[in-house]
Amino acid sequence: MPKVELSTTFAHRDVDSKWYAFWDSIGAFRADPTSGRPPFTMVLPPPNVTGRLHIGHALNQTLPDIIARWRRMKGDDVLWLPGTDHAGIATQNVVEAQLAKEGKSRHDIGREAFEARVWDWARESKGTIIGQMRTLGSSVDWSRERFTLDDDLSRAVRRVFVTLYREGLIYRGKYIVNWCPRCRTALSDLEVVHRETHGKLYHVRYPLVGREGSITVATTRPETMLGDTAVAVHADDERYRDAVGSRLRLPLLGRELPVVADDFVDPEFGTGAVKVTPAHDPNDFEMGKRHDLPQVAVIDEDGRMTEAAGPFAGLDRWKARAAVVQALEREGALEKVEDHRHAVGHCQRCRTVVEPLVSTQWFVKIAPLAEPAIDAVRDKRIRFVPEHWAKTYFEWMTNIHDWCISRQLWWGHRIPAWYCDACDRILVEEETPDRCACGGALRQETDVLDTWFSSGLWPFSTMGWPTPTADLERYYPTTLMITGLDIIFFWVARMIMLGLKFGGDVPFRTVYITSLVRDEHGQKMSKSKGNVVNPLELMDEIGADALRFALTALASPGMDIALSEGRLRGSRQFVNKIWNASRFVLMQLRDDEPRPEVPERPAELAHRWILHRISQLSAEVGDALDTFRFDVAADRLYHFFWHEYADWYIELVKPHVQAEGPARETAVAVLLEVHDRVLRLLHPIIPFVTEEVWQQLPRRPELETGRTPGGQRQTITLATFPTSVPAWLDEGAAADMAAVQAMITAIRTIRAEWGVPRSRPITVILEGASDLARSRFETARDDLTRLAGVAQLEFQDQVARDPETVVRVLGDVRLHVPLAGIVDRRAEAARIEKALAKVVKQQAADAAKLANPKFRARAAADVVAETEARVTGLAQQRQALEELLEELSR
RNA sequence: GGGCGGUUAGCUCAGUGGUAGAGCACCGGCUUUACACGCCGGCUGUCACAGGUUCGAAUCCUGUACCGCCCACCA
Repeated sequence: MPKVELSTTFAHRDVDSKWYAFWDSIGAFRADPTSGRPPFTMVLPPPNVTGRLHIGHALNQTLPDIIARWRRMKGDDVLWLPGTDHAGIATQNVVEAQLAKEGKSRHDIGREAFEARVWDWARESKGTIIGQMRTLGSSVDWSRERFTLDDDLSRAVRRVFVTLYREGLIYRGKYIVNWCPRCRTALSDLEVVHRETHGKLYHVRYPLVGREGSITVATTRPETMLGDTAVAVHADDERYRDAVGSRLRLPLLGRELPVVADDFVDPEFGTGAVKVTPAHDPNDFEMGKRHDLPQVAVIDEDGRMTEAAGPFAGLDRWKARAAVVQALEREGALEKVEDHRHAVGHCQRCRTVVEPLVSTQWFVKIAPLAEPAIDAVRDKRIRFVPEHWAKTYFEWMTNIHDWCISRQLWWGHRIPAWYCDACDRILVEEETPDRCACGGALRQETDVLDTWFSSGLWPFSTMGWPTPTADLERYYPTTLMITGLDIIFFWVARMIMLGLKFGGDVPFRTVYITSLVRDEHGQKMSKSKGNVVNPLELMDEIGADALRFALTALASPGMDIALSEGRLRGSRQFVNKIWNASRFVLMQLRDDEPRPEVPERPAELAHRWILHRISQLSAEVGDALDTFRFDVAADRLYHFFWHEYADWYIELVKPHVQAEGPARETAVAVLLEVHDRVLRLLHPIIPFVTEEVWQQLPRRPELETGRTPGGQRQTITLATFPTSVPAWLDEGAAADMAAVQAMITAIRTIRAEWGVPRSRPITVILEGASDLARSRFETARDDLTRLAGVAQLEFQDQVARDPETVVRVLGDVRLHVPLAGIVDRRAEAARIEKALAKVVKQQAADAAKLANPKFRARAAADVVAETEARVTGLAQQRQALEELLEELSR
């Protein structure tokens, strides 16, 4: 009488949200500083409040969730802290785009109203993100959720800013910066993305003043010539040696420029002479400083030409380029134009071509912060996984420039600096000052900080820093950071620098870098390609468990993930397989039957074998997770569950479980034990279906392990993660089982080859079986009958040859299956020949090895022994096959 | 220009010195009472190329080719 009736497909839509709500309600994911258990901490890379999560987020949440659930089940006090990032420029752009649709700009509604509007959007976006995280099953501690603009996090930002300023590590100054004319803000070097562009190299002739001749310069940006204040050549360049120190006349504007010598100039490139525009090129800016050249800004913050551009004033910079080229041509100053490919900087957020401009901005001095951050990774206080990412990190860290942190935006942390109108003083304070020491009124800086400034503090600002909270004391440094490769520089590097400086220690011990999720052909997902996968839709279709499993199985370290439909389908089918195997187990149970105890050492081979295997598997899965081999953990579980537990164990155990008496009791006990354990092993990866089933398994009181706070219902999410049980390890059972499986498979293969239906019983005669083999197959007699349709099993020392009997060689046993009226001699001979060819080839290879005295002398003893044993076996097989062939061809 | 990764079955990928693997796809057969999102059986490979080390190389070393990613102030 089945205890349960359940659908044959797992109804994730009805089940998943129910369990997340349950876990939430019992506080299963809440960290407990008073627990006395070892702490294990991760902070979630806070998603931007720009909308919804994409498939990359799904991966970056699934992997840490697996770790969090696993460590929790291992008994750690897990804190996985969630939150979101205000994402300054990105979020501001989203809301500006919304306004644009209404025909308005942020200036139309003003700073205050604009900020209010962004707050509304951020709140909505946060709600969406939280919903998605719950759907995915992320086991974060919602009671500690943070947002980078929260009051206490903003206080941390001010504390860090003020401290760095007072130590001279933050400074304000007029330098050349990357400027986005569309966003109308300065950008850091990282926010500029370089793209290969087809451009032109314009050769422009600058006439010498006071004597004959000219110097031709090559430039990709002719419009900037209007701001030239010199021409530079290399000091050793003989072509221009005489010209150094003389003056040139700037075409179009007629200003005079000096010719200077500078080692920066590469005589090999272009004409070997470079126009110098200190106001619009970073190199020229430096060169200008070396030669004390004036800066003439000809492009303004909107990308238009300034008054200094003379007749071109007011033109957009692209129109100005065309106009300048035309004018140069007219004047006869344009010598030639060549095609030229080069990298052009674009704004990361809006793709506008970045304009280098001289502007007053705030900077963080990087060198003093970078040094300890490099050391921390070098001496392994922080470990990168995969390790090779450390190289990338070093590469970047040793070459970075100071960090421009001021942004001319409205959405973000306002820089805590005040300017006095009466004197020149700048006040940098954590709390808003009343007035200047001189009595003058104060104006706060209108700029906000780069969003990554606050993100860099995330591991400790979220725990209450600078207040010395209990959480900070217990959970910092965090144990592990799992994040994407795209933000190693933006975020990881800055967390390390700022964590060491302000957190007093590394922000995390290990940083695991996840790969990019791509489409099934390895293409980057993008809206324009139309290959974007929406994780919410996908989860609705196949369930969160299936998506999680697919991502996990594909998460090979250091490799991008090609997410294919086939994999997703396979993953869904696996979840369904778990569901159906669970249904089977539950259907075997009878009402009010207590869960029996697993005997120390069951007599039945199948039980001993599966206990051996689950024990091995437990160790393997634990090891895999320990080394971040998520793919290995998923693969081992998949293979075990489907191709060992379901395909073999469940099939083998059916008759026992359906019998009566002690055999049934043992079978039910082992079945439940293994099922319980494998569900727990699977739970970190596929939390929902495992909880749904686990809740229905009967439990013995002394095995109750799913501790919950306050003694509520049990939950698998707090049950113990299985480990290897040494008493169950049984290599003998493994060998016996392998032999039985090989026999059953061989017989099934014969049936398939000759089209013998299962309905037709067959006789199997085993020739030459050793005592061991004989006892193995004798014991498995019933299994052979049930799983291979063997009606009669005989053992003989010598079997008379019969052309209507199919013979197969299985190790040292010859397997005879009489199939009168079915066997075709020629087809059979062809099969034997093929098998023989294989054996001959292998035998030859092994024999060659053994014939080599160096092999015997130098190879490991066990390898030699193994080869010898194999070659003996192969010789036997070969002889047997040759005999068969001879008989068949007779 | 510099750095990093990849090249293994039709596709997507495991496999770090000892007889080449998985999933999907494909072929054949199954109304076997957990599952057709299933069961049983099967086919599939110059492990990119060229050298080297080694008794032995997909695996270690050197070089080449191709693909991808990141960084970069040669106008």
